[in-house]
Amino acid sequence: MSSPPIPAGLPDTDLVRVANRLHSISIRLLRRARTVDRETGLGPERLSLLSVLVFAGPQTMSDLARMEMVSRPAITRIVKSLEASRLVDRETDSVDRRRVRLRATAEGRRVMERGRARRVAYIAADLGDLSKQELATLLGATEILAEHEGRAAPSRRDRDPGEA
Amino acid sequence: MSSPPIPAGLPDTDLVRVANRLHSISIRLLRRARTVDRETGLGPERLSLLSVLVFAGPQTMSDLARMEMVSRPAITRIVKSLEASRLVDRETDSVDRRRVRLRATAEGRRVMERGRARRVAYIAADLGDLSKQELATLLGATEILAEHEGRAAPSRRDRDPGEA
DNA sequence: GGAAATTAGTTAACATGGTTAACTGAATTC
DNA sequence: GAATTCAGTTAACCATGTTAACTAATTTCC
Repeated sequence: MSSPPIPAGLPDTDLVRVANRLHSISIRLLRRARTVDRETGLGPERLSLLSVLVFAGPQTMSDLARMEMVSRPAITRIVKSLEASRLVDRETDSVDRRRVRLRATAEGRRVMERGRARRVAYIAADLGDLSKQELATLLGATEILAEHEGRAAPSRRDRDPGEA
Repeated sequence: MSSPPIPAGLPDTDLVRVANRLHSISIRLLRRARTVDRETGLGPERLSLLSVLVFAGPQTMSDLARMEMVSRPAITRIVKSLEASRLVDRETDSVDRRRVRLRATAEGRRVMERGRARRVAYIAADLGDLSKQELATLLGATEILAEHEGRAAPSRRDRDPGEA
């Protein structure tokens, strides 16, 4: 009842109902969770790029551009600022010296993981009043979704940054 | 298994596990769903503001600033551009003439709802290969979450834009 | 009743992140 | 080995965010 109606033009099936609710729930969940990101001192773009490097491992500039769905010049700039903060470092590929490999530094990993911990703690606190049974249902559901991510859309696999 | 590990420092309870998975799932879900927004011709900030006006009804500039968690000058500008596109219109409050009441126009509502329909259809397609039983579990879980949104954090109620 | 303070919104000046186009240097093609 | 392709950067520009200073309307309060 707290979710918006099924959009006009879509059939009122269980599948669409689930999609509609997941969409709405995700938006609100993240909107709230984001509020604790301030403490990282980083801004969404840098945090996102840092997450990619932590979760998906070292990447080239072009890789990052694809994963973040922005242009390469945009990546150049954001990487530059993360390097200045010593959260990311670069290493030129020894084989193809055009390529640059970016990695999260230990400090970068720490900043990112702390930020993620804050978010997850925030969400957990928010869900703290759910009953044991409701929680069990959610555990099963998130298991299904996480598993679905893993197997779904293999064409997406190679470019999906993980989470970021 | 497809979700990142529980962040360091948090207990490995069902509650935290659910929070962790929901976080990760939401990020990836929206990241993908967002790709179809291009067709609205609008950009995330305008779309978000339009959503607020559609879901939460007419609002003042200051309301919008709070809901969108940006400054009032930022709202001034974005509203200006939505007005130029005839997706939003304003009406000065007859009682307090400092106040401006913004509303989505019929066209604004249409643009927003079409965009939302595209997103939900995209997500539904993505979940299309789930079994009947998995879907039933998800239906229950999203019911719980949607219901939880409705009752949770009453202190948040007055400023929560709905979804946006 | 009117001066002072508060409130809503706008304007201005600036920072940051996005874009495309043009460039540099390295690798590949032929 | 000249021409092409490819990875990344630089430059010029646009959109969106910020804070500070302003205008105008309302409220406070003596």
